[in-house]
Amino acid sequence: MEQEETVGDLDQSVGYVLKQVQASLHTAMDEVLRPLGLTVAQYACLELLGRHPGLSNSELARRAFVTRQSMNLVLRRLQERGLLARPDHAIHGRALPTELTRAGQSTLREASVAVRAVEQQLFSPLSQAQQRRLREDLAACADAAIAN
Amino acid sequence: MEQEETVGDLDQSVGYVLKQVQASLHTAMDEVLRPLGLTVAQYACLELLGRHPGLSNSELARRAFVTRQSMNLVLRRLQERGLLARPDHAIHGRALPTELTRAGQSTLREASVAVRAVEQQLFSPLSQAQQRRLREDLAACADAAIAN
DNA sequence: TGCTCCATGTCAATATTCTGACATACTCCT
DNA sequence: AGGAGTATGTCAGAATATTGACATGGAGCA
Repeated sequence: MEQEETVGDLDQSVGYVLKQVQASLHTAMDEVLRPLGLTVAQYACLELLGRHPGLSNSELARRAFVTRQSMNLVLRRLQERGLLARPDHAIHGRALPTELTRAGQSTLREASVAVRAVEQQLFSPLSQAQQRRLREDLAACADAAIAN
Repeated sequence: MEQEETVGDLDQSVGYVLKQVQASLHTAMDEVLRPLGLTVAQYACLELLGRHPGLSNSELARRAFVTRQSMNLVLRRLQERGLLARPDHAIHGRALPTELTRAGQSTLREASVAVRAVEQQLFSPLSQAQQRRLREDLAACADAAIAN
């Protein structure tokens, strides 16, 4: 339809390529999570809780890169489905530490396997060493951005 | 608040770090684009049109990683603001080739400078060679994902 | 103690995006 | 010529996320 530009293309921009890969990952994750009845956001929440039991809503939101309000909805729906549990009132401050139920842990295990396969597939063009280097380079940028 | 885990952390996942950097980039872009009255999606649209004049709505949507319907709204608002122009009826098929107006080109130039600076800042922890390598590695994954 | 400042959870309203659907226009193939 | 298949633009509804706001609980400090 359009002639392929050889120069001045957006592929020259690291940001654009980054977005491209991230979009591919999101789509692929959505496809494998849908059969499990999970959205990507819900999976992210479960995965975070699996690795860091007791995280509060706000903390989950930060680590999943959404607002507190969005994460709040995610938590409610997961709680309705019995995948996680929250205390009725806070012990210390206002934070309500959340934990996975047995059902939640089970669902997470399934989802985690599927997502890991998707990720492995997406980054398969790179060798293990290259993947590690990629992860470290990205982590360096992320750390610097936080410090900013 | 929580003790820092040394192992089994999500930072071991390339996908998570990828999302982290992408979120940082999106936030930073939003901050510099807001004073110009642009959203990230609107900027992406302008940038694409600047590099590929005459792209259709559907084509823009694909390259910006959103649906046709979402891009349609973006185009309308930008057209209302006089930043771009679309023919009233299609010449060939149904596709309406879009082009930037003078005002659109001007706005794009401002935005482009700002975004370029943001990107440069974000990836500053990496050397030029490392940035090029990062871009190539990501591009390899993206190409493989498309071929899928 | 009293005051300020900050973090958290949550409500309401708005904005954005996606899903599903439909008509139109072209291409390809028979 | 005609029919299947595909791509595009667009409408309507639902799902999702965000912004703005408020009350509560705790930490830090004079």
